[in-house]
Amino acid sequence: MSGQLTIGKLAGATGTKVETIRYYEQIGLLPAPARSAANYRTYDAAHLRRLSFIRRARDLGFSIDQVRELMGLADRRDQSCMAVDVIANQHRDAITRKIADLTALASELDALIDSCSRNTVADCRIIEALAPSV
Amino acid sequence: MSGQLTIGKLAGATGTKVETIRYYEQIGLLPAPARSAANYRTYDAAHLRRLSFIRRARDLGFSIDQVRELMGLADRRDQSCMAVDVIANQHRDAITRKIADLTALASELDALIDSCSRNTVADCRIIEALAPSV
DNA sequence: GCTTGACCCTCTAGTGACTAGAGGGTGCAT
DNA sequence: ATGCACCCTCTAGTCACTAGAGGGTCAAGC
Repeated sequence: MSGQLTIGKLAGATGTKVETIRYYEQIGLLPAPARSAANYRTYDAAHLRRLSFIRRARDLGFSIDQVRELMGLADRRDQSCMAVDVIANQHRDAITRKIADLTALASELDALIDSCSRNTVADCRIIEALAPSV
Repeated sequence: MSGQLTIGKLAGATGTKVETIRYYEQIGLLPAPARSAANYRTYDAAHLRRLSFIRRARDLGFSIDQVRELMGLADRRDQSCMAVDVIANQHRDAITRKIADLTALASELDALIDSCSRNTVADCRIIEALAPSV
C-alpha cells in the first residue's frame, strides 16, 4: 500500500543504517532501486522484503556470501530445501565451535583473574601468566 | 644463550607468521630489531619474550590495543595490579556477553533447522523464517 | 664455482562488513 | 526565504592481518 520508501524510511523500517543500505546496493546484495527526479532512491515492498531477509540472516550470523547463497536458493523455489539445510547446519556447527572456544577461554581468564593478587605488577599473576616462562 | 634469531626462527618459536611479526613491528607493538649486514632482522631473547606475551594475550582474545595497554602496565612494574585486573575483567565480561549471544543464536538456528521439512524451497521453513511476514 | 631452493627484504593492495567524512543538492515547514 | 533534516557521490578509514610482486641473500650439494 505505502508504495515508495526513501532510503531513510527503509533504514528505519529494517533497523539498518542508511550507509549500510547503500553498501549492500554497491556489492549487489540489494538491487538498485528506481530514482526520483531529484535522484533519490525510491524503494518498494520487494526491497523491504529482501532487506528484511538480509538483516535477519545477518543477525543470525550468516556471512554476506552465505546470505547471497540463501537468497539464490530462495529465488529458485523449485529446488530442494536440503541445500538450505546444509548451509544452516554448517553455520550451526561453526557456532558450536565458537561457543566451545569462548567457554574454554573464559575459564582460562577466570583462573587468571582469580589468581590476581592486589600487589604491584611485579607480583601480578596475570602478567606472569601471560609472560613466557623464559 | 642462543642469542640471535632470524624472523623465521622467531616465527617458528612463537607460532606466529613471518608477515604478522613484520606487521607488529610496523604498528609499533614489537620493537624494531637490529639488522644484519644483509639487512635481515635479528631478534634476541627480549623480543622472544615480548612476542610470546603478545601471542598469548591475542590467543586469549585481547585486542591489539588491550595488549598494548597490558604491556605498558607490565613494563611499569611498580604500579598496582588493579589496572590489569580491570582490563582482564572487562574482557571477561565481553566474552560472557558473546557466549550468551551465540547461545541464543544457536537455539534459534536449531529451531529453524528442526522445522525444515525436506520439501521444495517453496515450503522451506528456514527461508520462511528468514523472510519477513509481509 | 655454480646452481638450487629456502629464506629474507620492501611496498602495495586485498579481506569483511561496514563506518565516517567531505562537499554538495533537495524538500518542507515556518 | 531561510533553516534544517534529509538525500547524493566519492574517498578513505577501521581491525588484524594476509597475499603478492619483484627483488636480494645464504647454505648445501654437485
